[in-house]
Parts: sequence; C-alpha cells; structure tokens
Amino acid sequence: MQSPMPTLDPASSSGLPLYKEVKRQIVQALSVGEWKPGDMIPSEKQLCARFGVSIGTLRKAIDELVSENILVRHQGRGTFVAVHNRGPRLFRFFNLIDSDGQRTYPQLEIVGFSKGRADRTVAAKLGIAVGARTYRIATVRSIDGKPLLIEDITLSQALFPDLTAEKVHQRPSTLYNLYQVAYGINVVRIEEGVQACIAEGEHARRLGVEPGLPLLQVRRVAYSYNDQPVEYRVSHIDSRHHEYFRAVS
Amino acid sequence: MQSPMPTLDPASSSGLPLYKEVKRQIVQALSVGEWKPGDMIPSEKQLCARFGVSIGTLRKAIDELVSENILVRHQGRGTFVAVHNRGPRLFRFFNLIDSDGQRTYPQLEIVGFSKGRADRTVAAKLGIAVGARTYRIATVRSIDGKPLLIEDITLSQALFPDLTAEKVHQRPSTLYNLYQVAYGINVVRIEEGVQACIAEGEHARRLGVEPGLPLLQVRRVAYSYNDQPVEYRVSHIDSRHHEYFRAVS
DNA sequence: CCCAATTTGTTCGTATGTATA
DNA sequence: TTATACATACGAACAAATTGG
Repeated sequence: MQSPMPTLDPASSSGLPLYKEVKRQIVQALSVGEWKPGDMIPSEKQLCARFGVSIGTLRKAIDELVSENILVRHQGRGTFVAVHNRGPRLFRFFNLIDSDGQRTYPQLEIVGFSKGRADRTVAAKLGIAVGARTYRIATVRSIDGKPLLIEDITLSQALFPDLTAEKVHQRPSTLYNLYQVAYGINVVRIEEGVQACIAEGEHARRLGVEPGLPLLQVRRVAYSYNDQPVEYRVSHIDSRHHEYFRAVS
Repeated sequence: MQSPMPTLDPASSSGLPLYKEVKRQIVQALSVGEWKPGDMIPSEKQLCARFGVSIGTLRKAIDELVSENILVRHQGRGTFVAVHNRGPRLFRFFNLIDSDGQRTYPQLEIVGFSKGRADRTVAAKLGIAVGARTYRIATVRSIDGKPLLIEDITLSQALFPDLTAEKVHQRPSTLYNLYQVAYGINVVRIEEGVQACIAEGEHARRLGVEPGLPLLQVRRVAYSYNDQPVEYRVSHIDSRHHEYFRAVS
C-alpha cells in the first residue's frame, strides 16, 4: 500500500531534492519555449502525473517559481507563465518615481541602431568573446516631450540573429517584448550598478540638458532563465525631478 | 476521527487563513521582544502545540518568515531569529562594490550628534508629527582613510529615549546593532530613492572632495517589524571608484 | 567513534474550502 | 449547477543534520 517508485527518483540523476528536480525541469520547459509567457501551464494534477510526484512536492516546486516571479497562480483559473512586459508591469525594472512618489511611465523612442563588436566590458557582461558581433541600440525616454533618460543597449548577434533597425522600430510593444515574441528570450531578472556622473557632449545633447548637470548612470545586465545574460544596457538619467527607487527586505 | 477545533480558529478573530494568523502572532512575539535576534525559537512541535495547528500549517507560516529574512532555519539545530548586523551581513543594506566587483566594508566614524525637530519631510518619512523631537547623527565612512560616504541620520526621540552622543560613540558595533541591543528595535527592511547631485559646501568638505564633483544622494527609510519606520538617513556618496549595486528578480 | 535524541527537510497523501469558467 | 483548479489544513513516515553523552 505504499507509493511505487516515482518517475523522478531523487537519488537517480541529480542528487537534488525531488522538488528541486521538478523545478529544474519546469524551468527547462520554459527555456525551450514549451510554455510561453501568458500561457497556462498544465494543472497540478497533470503535472503530478507527468513528473510522477505528489501534489505536495509539485506545489513546493511551483511555490519557489512563483516567489521568483517566473510563474503566477490564480485560484480557480490555473497557473501561468509570468509576463514581464505588459501594461503597468512594463516598467517593472524601471522604477522611476516623481516628486509626488508616483510611478511614471515614460515614452520610448529609438534614435539609433548599428552593428559592432564586443569590447572587454561587454564581453564580460554578456558572457561572449571579445570581438564577438553585437548590435547597439540607442534610445530616449521622455515625459511630456522632455527627455528624461537615454539608453545605450548592447545585444549579442548570436542570440538575436537577423535583428534589424526595422524590427526594432516596428516593434508593437517594448524591447523586452520584442525579445520575447521574435526570439523566445524572456527577461526575468536584472542586476545593475549605479554611479553619479556629469552630463557631457553626446549624452547632454541627447538629454537636452546643459553640460555639467549631474546624472545617474545605471549599468544593467538583463538575464533570462538559467541566469543567461541577454542584454547590457547603460542608462543616463536626469534625476532632478525623478528618483530611482528600490526596496530591500 | 476528525481534528478537534483548533486553538486558533481561522474564522474567529481575523478572517485570515490560519497560517497567516500564526505568522502574525510570531511577528507579534518578535516585535515585543519575546525572542531576540540570534535566539532560537521553540521547535516546530512546541509551536504546533502553542498555536494548536498542524505541522504543515506552522511550516507554511515559518516558510514565509524565512523568505522575508525574518527567521532562519538550520536543519538539526533549530529555527532562529535573523540577525541583520553581524559579520559580513553588517553591510547587508550597503552594497557598495569596487571597480573589481568586490564588496567593500568602509569604516564608520561619528562626526556629529545633536537634537532637533522634525520638518515635513522627516515627519512624513518617520510617521511622526511635524515638530516632534528628533536626534541627528552625522557620520563619515572611509576606506583606507579616504572618505567615501557621508550620512545624515534622523531618529525620533520618542523611539530612542535618552539616546546620547556617548552611547552613539561608544557603541560596540554598528548603529543598527545599537538600536537592537539598547532599544530592542530591529531593522529588517529598507526603502530608498537615489538621485545624482553636485558636491557643495558642507558635503564637499566632509567628503574631502572639490565642489562640483557629482555625487549619489540616497534617501533611505529603515523599517522594523510591522512596517514601523525607525530611521531616516540621507547619504552622499563619492561614486567615482565604487558603485551602488542592486539585483531585481 | 558511535549512538541516541532532537530538530528541521523531504515526500507522501487526504479532506475540505474557495474561486473561476 | 457543475466541473475544474488552486488554497488551506491536516498529519504520517522517513531522511539528514546537529548535538551531547
């Protein structure tokens, strides 16, 4: 009357706890695109059958993925792959708040697209070889027509084959959405460093500010599932009327 | 053969799920100092008996507190109240990394202590009345004798009665540790906003930099259990050789 | 060094409640 | 209403880590 040998044996392949192995396989399914952002994944009962584990074990795996913002559960509806770039979530990684403490959502304009090669910094951040082919995208984000933030984005050509200025300009939504629908690449996590700098030359011109103004410089690496780096982005922000926000618990 | 009525009835007092009510009571015990940071709390079996819930329900409550960094579990040893200011965790909220990407731990020096009253900003941040009595503490953090970061800290006198310059100077460890051992106040979470500014006057002098240098300005509110604000801190950082780091998942 | 007791970690499963379609 | 799906609550059995004798 005891349980038969499970389909996934904890000691067999990985030595990991069973629920960690289940979690790993779910992430694997996500990263190969079996389920896409917004999709409902199979019900708990179906997943239990698929992985040969009990409901409690499956829930523990899904619990962790939910806490990592990779899955979202809705009672009575199902469990879904998290969408990171729709509606207000669009600026999930862009927490600028204005003087009243309200979140703001600037408009994005693409002002440049070119091809290049990775220098040492980019190569290290993106995990590619020095000299590997890259794209460079330049943007301006504005509120009420006033430039607020400029970005210099670097992507690996290997990860985004045949990306063109047209695709970038004609994207229906955000860049992260373009990565997702056109390349199946989902940004789920970022790391960034912040420094203060002085506006000069090109940066001052694109921001429409006088040289000498203090700016925030943010260097961000965006990651997909399995800690795969997919984008390197350097931003310069006019923070006179907006501040960069964060919470740590 | 069914379970008797539990000591905590989900529908009785709060309408919350049982495990949320258990969690609330544990936080309550923490905030009144029944268990202090570093203490081992009673075993799962004991807590089940105390709250009249099953092991699964108790574990779900503790799981959430662990994920919030309020408790720490050690298999075979017990469950402990998280300590937020010991050893390397000392700078848990102070993620400055140097040019090599290494975390750095500057030395702290107290350079000022005074009494004052809350202006509108401080009152709002600390949840106290405008004009309420406060303390002001000024600090400098240095690496290799080179000032890197200055802080202006504001505390409510009501929360920290009889705080003196001597206590601040003679603290054995960090300020957060002083809050903890002398007043039973534990900082478990912070929120902060970041802007760029220009070094001038007093700030430039304390940092030992020339006026005109761009600085990071960080405004932080530190919270204890139950989202109680306990400290307001404005920092100015010379970020030329160090950057402010953050990760978002 | 080993053993026993304690404590948390993992896995299993059942029953019932609540939300949604 | 009914069926489905997730949420909550219960608890058993065994594994793994730690501690103290």
